[in-house]
Amino acid sequence: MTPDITIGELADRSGVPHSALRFYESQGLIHSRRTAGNQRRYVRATLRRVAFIRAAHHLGIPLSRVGEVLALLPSDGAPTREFWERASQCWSADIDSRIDRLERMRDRFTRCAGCGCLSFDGCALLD
Amino acid sequence: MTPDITIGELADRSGVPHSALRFYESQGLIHSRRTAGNQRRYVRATLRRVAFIRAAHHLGIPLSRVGEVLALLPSDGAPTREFWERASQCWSADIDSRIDRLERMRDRFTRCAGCGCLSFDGCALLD
DNA sequence: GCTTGACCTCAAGCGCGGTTGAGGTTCCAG
DNA sequence: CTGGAACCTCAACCGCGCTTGAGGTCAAGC
Repeated sequence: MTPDITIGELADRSGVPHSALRFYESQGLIHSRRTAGNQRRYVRATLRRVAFIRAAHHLGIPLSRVGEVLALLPSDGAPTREFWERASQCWSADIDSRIDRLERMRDRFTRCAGCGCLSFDGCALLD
Repeated sequence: MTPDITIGELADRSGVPHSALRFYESQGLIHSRRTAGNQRRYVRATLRRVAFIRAAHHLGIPLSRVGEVLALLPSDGAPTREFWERASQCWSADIDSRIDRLERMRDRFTRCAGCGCLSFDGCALLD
């Protein structure tokens, strides 16, 4: 059995500061057991959870939504293939729509730029 | 001469609440003259400024950066074609890079999802 | 045993982009 | 001339995703 890790080790290995880890825990995104002296100990699978959180957050997904998906995952179990697939499907759609929106906006913006159409009731930029 | 407009009219016509307009003014994004009774009056060109601010903000550009570009525009003048073009060029690049980043991340994410690679030092998701 | 660094809790603060509210003034229609 | 809507300022607050700090405890090496 690889031993549980401390918050310092989790911070070092994940690159996420202690404060953020405690914050994630307060939000229910990760979990820990406590030692007799009330210190946190994390199972190693937590490294993956944190990686997942950061990756998702990097994609612009709010922590609350990350939490919803993580709730499907047992706190100390390894992620299943199905879990990753489901999450990926879910967020791919999300990301795709954000990309689409950005592209549409960019196109409108460049189209509007030279034409003086930024009056109001007509400009597509302002839908 | 079309007369200057009040903050209420600006709010109605732009769809932006008074509070936000005053906030924009406090940040130097728009400007007003004052009546004898200290009420704001906006030149009509401000409608365009506000439209521009909202459009840019919708694209995810922080107000501070919007302000930088707006500083190139005389407070009460109509935007020139060159202005729009410069702004558009500047932000197109910005938006393009954000789209690229999103796409790269999505691809990595879907690639990672099934493979269990979310260890740490190797996973491309966490650069 | 003692020191030192890692850990604990709880509360406050930050940056962004505003909103809300109190308390007061101005403008315009009737 | 007056009533009510629209306006004014200033300060406090919101949600998000944390960070910082005060004040105290725990654990491991010498």
